[in-house]
Amino acid sequence: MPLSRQLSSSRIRDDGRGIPDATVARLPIYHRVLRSLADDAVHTISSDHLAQRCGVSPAKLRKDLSHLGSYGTRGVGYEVDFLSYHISRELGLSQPWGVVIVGVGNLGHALVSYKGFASRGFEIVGLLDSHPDVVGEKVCAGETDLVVQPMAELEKVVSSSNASIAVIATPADAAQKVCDRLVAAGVRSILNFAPTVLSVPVGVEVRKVDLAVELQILAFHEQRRVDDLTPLAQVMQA
Amino acid sequence: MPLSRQLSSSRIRDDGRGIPDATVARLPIYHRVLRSLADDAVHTISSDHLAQRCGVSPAKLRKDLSHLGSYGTRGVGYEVDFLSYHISRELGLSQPWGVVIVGVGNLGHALVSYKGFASRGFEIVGLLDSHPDVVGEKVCAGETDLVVQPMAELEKVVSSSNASIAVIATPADAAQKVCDRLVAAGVRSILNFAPTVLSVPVGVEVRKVDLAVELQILAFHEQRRVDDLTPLAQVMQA
DNA sequence: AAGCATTTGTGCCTTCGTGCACAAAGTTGA
DNA sequence: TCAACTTTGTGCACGAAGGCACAAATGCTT
Ligand SMILES: NC(=O)c1ccc[n+]([C@@H]2O[C@H](COP(=O)([O-])OP(=O)(O)OC[C@H]3O[C@@H](n4cnc5c(N)ncnc54)[C@H](O)[C@@H]3O)[C@@H](O)[C@H]2O)c1
Ligand SMILES: NC(=O)c1ccc[n+]([C@@H]2O[C@H](COP(=O)([O-])OP(=O)(O)OC[C@H]3O[C@@H](n4cnc5c(N)ncnc54)[C@H](O)[C@@H]3O)[C@@H](O)[C@H]2O)c1
Repeated sequence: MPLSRQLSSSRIRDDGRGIPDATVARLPIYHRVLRSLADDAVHTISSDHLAQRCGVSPAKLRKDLSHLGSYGTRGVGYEVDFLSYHISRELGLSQPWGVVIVGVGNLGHALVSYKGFASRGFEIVGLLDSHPDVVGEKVCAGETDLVVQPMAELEKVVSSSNASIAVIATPADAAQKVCDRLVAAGVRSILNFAPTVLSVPVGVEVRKVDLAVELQILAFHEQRRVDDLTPLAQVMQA
Repeated sequence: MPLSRQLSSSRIRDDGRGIPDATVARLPIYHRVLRSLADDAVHTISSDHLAQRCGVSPAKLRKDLSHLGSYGTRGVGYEVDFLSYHISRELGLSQPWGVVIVGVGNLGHALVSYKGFASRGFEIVGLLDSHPDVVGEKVCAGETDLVVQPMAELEKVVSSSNASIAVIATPADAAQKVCDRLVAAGVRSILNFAPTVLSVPVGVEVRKVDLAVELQILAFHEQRRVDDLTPLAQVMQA
């Protein structure tokens, strides 16, 4: 039955696999809040309370968690450490991931000094830039210091550090070429800060962070608020 | 017929107002690509070509644009300047928006020096920080220089500059209090970089940018790729 | 002027995501 | 042991979003 193979496989596995994208995007939030609760010595929490701290509805939270398995106790709630462990396991945070940053300008420097990476299981293992002034600079990244490497070293850095995630923080016009070289070097996950649409072959995932886009979305709703009030004022004047 | 009221209302208004969130999130991309095309002296483009440059499907692009009105010409395509103007108008970019940044640390400095804000109709009109070493610092922001103000000046800066958008780039544990003060000062749109869930009253919109979350989503898919291969290797060994 | 080629705008269908409501399951207390 | 209470996990219904396919509309050529 080759047709049903994809759908059937193992039911236990299916539970773990078919996690909706919307749920995956929220799991890191749940994980962060749970870790924070554990620091405050909270051992157990109900879906209602956890949902409130995460800014989601209780029903959505429970449905999200149900995709991972039945890790709650009815009548009680969820054990913080237990649930936190299973989420981190599902997200792949039980092992540290190596990250390479290409483009160590204003934004790149901020990223390197960011402590939120290491605390969530990511380790910056390589810095690359093309500008002579930046290459060779020693940058403090968490515990160890890193030296910015020239672009010629890209393939070597990626393969020797076994990094599978790359961050692009170069100007927009350089991003596609950098992306191509990263993909050729074996990187399959890219976080792109340059305001450009990157084309990649299938099997490579690109996520983008575009601050200007975020502001423009805010501006849209801001203007809509203004427009909604304007007709009222016009009516009042008439 | 109270049931059909929501659906009917005014068709003309509905066209302008009921733009789906997913569409609004893509309009800035279309706008950026159109501006780039205009710079290259392209006057007309079809939905197929524009969609390819924007990384979306042609059907999605056409449906998105149809929410703004009928600005295309059948058999020809879209006039670049004309469409660009209508998108910028819909996004509220015809007028410049003032932006206040709270927290001028590593990330805050990078944001101030970012040229992508001014070029898209946003102007940084205020910088605020609580640390004595940072307050008073002169920072080069676009054309004009800005001086970092102490937190006591927050309300004054917001009201005098008439800023309606604020960016929070403080540590996580300070974000909620900063947020409360911004809202009290009249800010209704907030872009939050601190890894915390902010609670705001209704009518205030918060968008968050969490780099660690983005990396964790990438890590999830990365691990899923590894897990999908593992059973195969086990089968081959057996 | 008329037909051909091209491209838009949209109706329809499928898939995905969300919220409600409740039965099932477990705890607590008597 | 049993009943009352709490909370999870999920079935269902609804709305949002995406993709396909095609009729309508426009330009171009003859
Ligand atoms: N600074 C921000 O706050 C901010 C905000 C949003 C988006 N961005 C985007 O992030 C990117 C980086 O921003 P930034 O402010 O750090 O710019 P930047 O100019 O300060 O830094 C860019 C760095 O990339 C390097 N570089 C240039 N070409 C390269 C190449 N071909 N290969 C490798 N390295 C190269 C430069 O030497 C420089 O060090 C830009 O695309 C920008 O649009 C920045
Ligand atoms: N640096 C990054 O790349 C990065 C990435 C993702 C998220 N973040 C988040 O962005 C925020 C800022 O990051 P950063 O690297 O710039 O940190 P930072 O420590 O360099 O800067 C924080 C700034 O906020 C100021 N501040 C502290 N408390 C304040 C208060 N109560 N009111 C006003 N200002 C206050 C500090 O004086 C400092 O200047 C953090 O929440 C961080 O988690 C940063």
